[in-house]
Amino acid sequence: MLSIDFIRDNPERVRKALHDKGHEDAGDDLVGQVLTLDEERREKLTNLQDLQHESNEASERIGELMRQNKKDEAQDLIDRSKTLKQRISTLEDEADDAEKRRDAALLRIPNVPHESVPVGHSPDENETLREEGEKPSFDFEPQPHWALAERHDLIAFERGAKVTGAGFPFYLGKGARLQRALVDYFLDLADERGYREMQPPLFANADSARGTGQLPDKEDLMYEIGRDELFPIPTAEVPVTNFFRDEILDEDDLPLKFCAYTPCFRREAGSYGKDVRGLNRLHQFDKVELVRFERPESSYDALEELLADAERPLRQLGLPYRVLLMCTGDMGFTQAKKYDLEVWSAGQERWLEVSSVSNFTSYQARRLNARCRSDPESDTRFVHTLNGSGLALPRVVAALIEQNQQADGTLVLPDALAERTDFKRIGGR
RNA sequence: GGAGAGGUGGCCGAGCGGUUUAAGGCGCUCCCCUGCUAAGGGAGUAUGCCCUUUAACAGGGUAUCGAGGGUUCGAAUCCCUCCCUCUCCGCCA
Repeated sequence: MLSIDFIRDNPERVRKALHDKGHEDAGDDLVGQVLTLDEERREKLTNLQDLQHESNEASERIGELMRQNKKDEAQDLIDRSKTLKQRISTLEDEADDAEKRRDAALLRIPNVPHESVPVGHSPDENETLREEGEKPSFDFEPQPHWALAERHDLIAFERGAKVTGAGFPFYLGKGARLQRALVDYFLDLADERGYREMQPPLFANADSARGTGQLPDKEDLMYEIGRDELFPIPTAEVPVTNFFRDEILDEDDLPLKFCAYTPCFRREAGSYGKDVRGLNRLHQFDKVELVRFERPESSYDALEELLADAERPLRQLGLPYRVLLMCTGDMGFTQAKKYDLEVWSAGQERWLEVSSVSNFTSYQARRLNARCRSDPESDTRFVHTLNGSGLALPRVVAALIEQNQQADGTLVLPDALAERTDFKRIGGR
């Protein structure tokens, strides 16, 4: 969430952010509501604290009188304290209520986009910054990955659907081996760039989901184990970013960089058609995630570095891709700036998102209560959090096998990968 | 899953209804003393929020002793619920 001080000082900027991100509720002025509720809260609080002060002094005095055995005088004060106490209790409830309502409204205000972010309301208004690599051309009709996967018995979609449901495939033989090699490869690349490997829990509690912003607004994204109030993670971002929840970090230790391989679980309600064909959109998929904790002043430099780190595996695998700068309307609630990496799917002739690289500035950190400070004397401030996929596997697998298909239907892996599998070729001899 | 013990400031650790505005120690910061080193002396050392004030500082108040609720004029201390940690037993990859 945003700082209430920031909203107090910059109401118009926040209103603009709300508008640009398309989170305006028709007609009602969320910023105005927050400010009003905030004033209400502060008034009640001041009032309450005055009474608490009075009550504390009375109690202290009573203690004194009791020690001196002046019971009668004490009794008078006790009677007065009792009435005071009732007023305190009422005011407490009111102040509490005002704070809850303020915070509820505050949670509905999105992060403010960075000034370099283009204003726009549809995906068409995202900026394509560059295209890297050459799209392949074939002297035969290239097949989509699901056809190739079936032909070489790499993935069992139907059986997955039988066992769990659509979007939960089995990977088999060289298909499974390929995925394992990719995970290993991506982690090694991240390690080379100074990201410390982490194996996080695959379930997170509600506090954690709130911390990174999956709750309350993206509730439908996650599966839920109601019985234990846990959520299978939709991305490693959730557990990894929550690692430092409620902690104060030493700024000398920043930046802190982590990478984590995890399966990810997403309900993906409402998707259909070509979007969900084959590996395009799954309910369970593997991903290597990069997460960074940064000083506020360096988070945008870190974002550029993170982008480069996310691009590296695509380059090395020789996959054509493009870099998009997301416009205000197409970026998430919690993000201040976001790039998407899209890989070229040669069999489907379309771009597939494989990474999303974002700076959340202090927005997540404030929810997480993750702070930092330069030395014990100075004030604390909220760290800046960033994350990016490096990378999500299924679409990379799809692009890989489509791009590397041969006229005879066999698949030839790029050398970088073949070093890690014990084969270079799938199919044929 | 069963039985027991326990969660106190950066760390250790006392406190078990009102001389606690959380003892004492360690660590850390600043100052003094000292030719250097060692030792010694003094002061300070949590976080959020509210108010006053400011260019910055600062001051006052309030809440927080795992979390939430209750008893009381007053709770770290008593009661209830939950969470977590440790020990022993059982089960298990």
